[in-house]
Amino acid sequence: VPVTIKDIAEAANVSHTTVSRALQGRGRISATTAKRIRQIAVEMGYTPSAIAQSLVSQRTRTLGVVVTTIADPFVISIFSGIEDAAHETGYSVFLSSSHQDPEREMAVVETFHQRRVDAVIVTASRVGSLYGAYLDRFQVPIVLINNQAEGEYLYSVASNDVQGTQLAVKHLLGLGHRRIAFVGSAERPFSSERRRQGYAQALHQASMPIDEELVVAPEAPTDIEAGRLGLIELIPARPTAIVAYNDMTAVGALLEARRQGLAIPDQLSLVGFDDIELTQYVFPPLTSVHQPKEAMGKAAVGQAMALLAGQPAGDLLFPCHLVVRGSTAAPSPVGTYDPRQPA
Amino acid sequence: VPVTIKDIAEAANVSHTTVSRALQGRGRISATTAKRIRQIAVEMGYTPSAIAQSLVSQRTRTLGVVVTTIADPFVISIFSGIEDAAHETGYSVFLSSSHQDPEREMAVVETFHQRRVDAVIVTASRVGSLYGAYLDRFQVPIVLINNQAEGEYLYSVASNDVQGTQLAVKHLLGLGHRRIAFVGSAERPFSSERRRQGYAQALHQASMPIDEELVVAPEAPTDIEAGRLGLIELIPARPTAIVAYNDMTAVGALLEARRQGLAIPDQLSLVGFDDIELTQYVFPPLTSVHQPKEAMGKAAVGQAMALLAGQPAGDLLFPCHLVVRGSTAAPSPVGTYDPRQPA
DNA sequence: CTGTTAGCGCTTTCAG
DNA sequence: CTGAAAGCGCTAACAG
Repeated sequence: VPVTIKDIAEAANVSHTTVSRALQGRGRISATTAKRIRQIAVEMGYTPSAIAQSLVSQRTRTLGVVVTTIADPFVISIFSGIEDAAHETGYSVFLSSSHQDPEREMAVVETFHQRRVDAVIVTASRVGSLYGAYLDRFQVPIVLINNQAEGEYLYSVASNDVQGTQLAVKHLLGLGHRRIAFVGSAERPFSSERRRQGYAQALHQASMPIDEELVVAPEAPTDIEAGRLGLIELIPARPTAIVAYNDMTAVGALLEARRQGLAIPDQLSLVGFDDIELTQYVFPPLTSVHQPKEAMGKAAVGQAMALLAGQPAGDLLFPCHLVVRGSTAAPSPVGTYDPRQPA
Repeated sequence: VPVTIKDIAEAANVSHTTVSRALQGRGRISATTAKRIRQIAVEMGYTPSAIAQSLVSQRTRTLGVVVTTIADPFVISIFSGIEDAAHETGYSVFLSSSHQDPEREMAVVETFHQRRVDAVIVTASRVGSLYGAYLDRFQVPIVLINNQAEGEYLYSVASNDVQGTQLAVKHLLGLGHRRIAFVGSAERPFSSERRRQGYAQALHQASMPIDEELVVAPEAPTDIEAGRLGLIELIPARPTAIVAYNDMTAVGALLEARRQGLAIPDQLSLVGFDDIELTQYVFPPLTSVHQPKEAMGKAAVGQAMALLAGQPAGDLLFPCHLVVRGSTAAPSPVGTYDPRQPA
């Protein structure tokens, strides 16, 4: 049973109010007794109860973070930024995964509500608008990362998918590629669509037609698998380069390419998205569109704090930049290349 | 401002006590009024305050998890197991990283104490025994993962480092290797030492001498870097195989080997530890000692729950098994191999 | 400068 | 079966 301010009060022969004041350092109190009380508190091994404090202050200094799955490296970096920023502000953070299950996602948010978190941060939600109905009751700021939605309490932090993908495509065009494919994500229709748009716009700006055969978005349980399937599906269309929804998808394509005896980047260039650590460990290292993940996590906390302080907070959009590694190169000379008959 | 049971009481023309009873479903109360009250509660959008409940029940149904860094894939899997198990039990979990900083680790534990978490789970702590002094005040079960320490409130869940490393060494011996090296971790002296022991014992059982030149534990900021340095340091001793502290270390060695033009597994076999997902994405895929990470996370929660229920909980040790992939093979014929002069 | 009183939202005796 | 009262640990008026 932990020591309470009452225990201290008794030991110090004062009222528990005085103890409270001494411990907070605020309020009129003589420096001497304050010091004496603090001394006693330490001796007795007192640790204040955040629970009790929360009950009166009506704030828990607590954040709830919902992610689809913590196994996603992108999500980890985001969370890392969130946790750091939260720690600096004296906040603690609950982490729960929804496992792609909208029901569980709502359940998690409900739990957070019960625990009276001061704000909720959601990454890669698939429900988005579902929150709407919820918010009338749960009047707490919710900031969405890389996922937009409408709502009074909804704010977002995102990276510029369109611009990022344009970077990737322009890089490939610059290398001389003309048959550039896009592998999207069926699991994340919104961001996938934005990235597809970036892809389309970059081609358009280069006055290149869009070959629908070169655009796929396979259904698959994992991104790796989606990448594998994507590559297989694309082979008949003979792309010389692939822009993948994200790095894991690109790695899936990479693994499948190896299986098929397709050399990367000699016969096929590959660009990922996110710039996760893994890009440096695969072979060849993966060219990727960098998102400032930690910064986005921090920004999400910043948004939340601003809102809690009554300040307005708009939607934040972070620019991406390209990191060129070994998976992209000029296409092999015209006529030489046929993925179905690797050199 | 959220709805309280008082609000409901008023709306239902009963006392707040009755509302409480109706909502809990326990205690003598007429089925009709109970139903009526629950109805009203839903209409009013009531969500119980876990804060208030905790204050009276003296339990928060909350777990605190401390990790060194969330960027470690091993840690992620552990946490994943923890979160799943916690969710099933109706617990929420705080996650904080210590960033290898003992002071911050203590600060985090202190925060958890303030928040009155019911139990704490720590992975990869470097301080361990430091907790001792703390526990007199913070009388809450602490379960350590892969890290042992003494103490009344301390329990542990671990995988069998010794047995796991033996598996790795025996595999290599079976392939015909005679010069097997070990790259430990300077950052985690305890588990590193246990794995070194497994290495030594396996060699001993095969009546092989231990060449101290083949045992290193480089100081490095990251495991990847440690792996790189380890390989460099080992080259003069001409190992034909390396057992690495963990998978990231093995990948570091793999990358450095590639830089040096050393073919894996032809000129050098490599075994990792942990069996993280990444092992499947590098080339060649990494042979690794598998730890049941999710299960260990779940077990840690199980330990905590048992303790909270007043049941005794011992220390748990999980066996490992070997997963053979492409990074291990028979050594090249005697005399042919010289890492300094790659073929 | 310090103590008394009240109350945060909820559960739990104890009467009625 | 229901209500009144007390209290979980703490803070915040408001008096003294």
